[in-house]
Amino acid sequence: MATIKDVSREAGISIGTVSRVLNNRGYISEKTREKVYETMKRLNYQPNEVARSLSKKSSTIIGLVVPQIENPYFASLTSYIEHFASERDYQILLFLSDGREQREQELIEQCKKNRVAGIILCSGLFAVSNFKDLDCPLVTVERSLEGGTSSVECDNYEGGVKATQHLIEKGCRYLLHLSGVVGNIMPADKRAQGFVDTCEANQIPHIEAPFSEELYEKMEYIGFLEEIFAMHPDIDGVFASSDIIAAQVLQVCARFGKKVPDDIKIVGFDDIPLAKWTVPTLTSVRQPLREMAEMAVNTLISAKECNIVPKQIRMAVELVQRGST
Amino acid sequence: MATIKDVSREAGISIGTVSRVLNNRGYISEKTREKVYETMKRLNYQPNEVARSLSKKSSTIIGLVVPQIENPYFASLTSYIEHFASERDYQILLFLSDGREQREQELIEQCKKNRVAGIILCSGLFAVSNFKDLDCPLVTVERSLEGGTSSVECDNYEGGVKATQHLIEKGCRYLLHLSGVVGNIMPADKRAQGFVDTCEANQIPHIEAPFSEELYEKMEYIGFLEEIFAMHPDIDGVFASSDIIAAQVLQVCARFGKKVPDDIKIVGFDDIPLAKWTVPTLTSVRQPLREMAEMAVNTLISAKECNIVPKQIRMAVELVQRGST
DNA sequence: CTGAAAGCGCTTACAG
DNA sequence: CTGAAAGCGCTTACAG
Repeated sequence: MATIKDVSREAGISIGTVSRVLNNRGYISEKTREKVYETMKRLNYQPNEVARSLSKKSSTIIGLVVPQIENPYFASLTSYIEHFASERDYQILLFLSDGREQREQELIEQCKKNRVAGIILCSGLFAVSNFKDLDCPLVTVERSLEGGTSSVECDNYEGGVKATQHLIEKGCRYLLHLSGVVGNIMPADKRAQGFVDTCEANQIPHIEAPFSEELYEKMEYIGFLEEIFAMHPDIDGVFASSDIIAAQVLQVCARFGKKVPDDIKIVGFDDIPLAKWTVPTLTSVRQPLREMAEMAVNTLISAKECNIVPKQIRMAVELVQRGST
Repeated sequence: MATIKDVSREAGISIGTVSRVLNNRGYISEKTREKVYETMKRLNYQPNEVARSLSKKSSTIIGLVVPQIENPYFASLTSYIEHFASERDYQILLFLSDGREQREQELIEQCKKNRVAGIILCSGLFAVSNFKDLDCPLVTVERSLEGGTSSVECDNYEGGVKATQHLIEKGCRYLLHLSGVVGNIMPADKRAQGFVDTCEANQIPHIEAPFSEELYEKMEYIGFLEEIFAMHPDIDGVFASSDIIAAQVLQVCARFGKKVPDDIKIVGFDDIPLAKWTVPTLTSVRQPLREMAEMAVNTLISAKECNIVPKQIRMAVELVQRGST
């Protein structure tokens, strides 16, 4: 592979000058600029980003840490993050933490070793605080974190309110909320608060069912749901904290012979593609993932460039009505 | 951030020696080894992988190019690839090509600029050949490619045969195959051949319905499927070339009032998580993604280390029966 | 067993 | 407008 030295030699121009035209920096005569371009093209020269990063002490790689990419929510988020990063000529170093705290710590170390431009840390199950000597920006998405640079989340409380109001308006009189993981502090927990507040304001009886970390990681809730429905056969409205859960509520309803939306109505959260692939399709609270990803990337880059950035960014949510209500 | 120089100075030991203990290379006295470890720990030293890559002219980053991560098939594949790469202390630089040929070319250039250890290129819609001056290994997954180092695929033909045989055994007498994208050459096309051969061997009437690239990218086949079912109301067995399509066949059957599996039986392909989230659940041909990912990573690393690696690796598939047949 | 030196492929003040 | 030189943080023969 051709190096800057090869270009320099072939063009009969010093390395420093070749570098300058490469980076469009300082004054360069049109003649040498053309000569350099021509030579680079002829040698099929590609600047070595590794060398560039080392000498500039700054790379264009963003470390992205997500719990599990098989979860469509994270897949979609990752897709948007890659899109916006790429638009600004940044690349994504992808790390999957599998939701394990220790592994996440290791991944952060990996990011440090690779001198990434910054880190985007997505919604995990535990609080993290000891990112002391991290000398790059850290942006979180849907995750509480002390000590981070910036946090992007959707308006979870409002999402809970909208979902619950919708169910009540549609005539539900006994509501179930399938909430988050027991004993964790996440922004998503505010959905439950929105649910409870709205039920109480409307004097609607309601129950909440949080679940274990294990169910969350496996994404298989069927058994858990069957128990709940066996215990509470009168439930006529369900607000699930994800579409994945909501899809499985549909399955359980089918087994219990409950017709959706006639006997029971269901609202999910996230509005992932799956919401359109079920029978019936799922009403869901849409997180503006595209915009959240854009915010995360731009904030990260802006912070890296030493600008002052917001500590917290909260985005509006929207209810998308479909067949399940 | 501490550098090797800091460690060297603090420990009173030359840089070269520090590097040697870091890499466990050559003879080092126990005393200096301990001294270095202690100092590294005290300074919280993390070797700079960027510098290391530059000086070794070889990195531990694998460029991974997939069309779309929102597609659960690619999400799962990516997850396994990250897993096995991580096990061998490699990282993943993730690129999403969006199925666009030009973008894919650019991404390969990105990989080159970043001097990745190698590239894993996943199933895309077009043939690629001009990866001439690529001086790193290129491994493809479920994709035909001339000029690559190695290609990993599942036994697509056998998958087509198994799916079709299963439908016939279950009593289907008029079969539909929703095949791949028109006019592309992919390993997955062999599924259609397996379908046709099996139908003919059993004298079962059958039709094939390939679709456009646009449908594939949007992952929305409903309208297309409705047309087909309107034209061919007698179909009693469907072999879909992905679970995503199969899930939408379920939706269309629901609209047409066809009971699955009583009136019509459905077999998907890939066995992604979605196959378990539908009503009824989906029978599917399982690709051994975990093993395929492992093969891809190991082959890549092996080739990078200048070993001779197989040109083609084909893995067995398995039919997983569920509610839709 | 260890140190000094050259080199990896760039960037960037500093002269001129 | 351009060149020479130092430096980024490592690794690796080569001496000793």
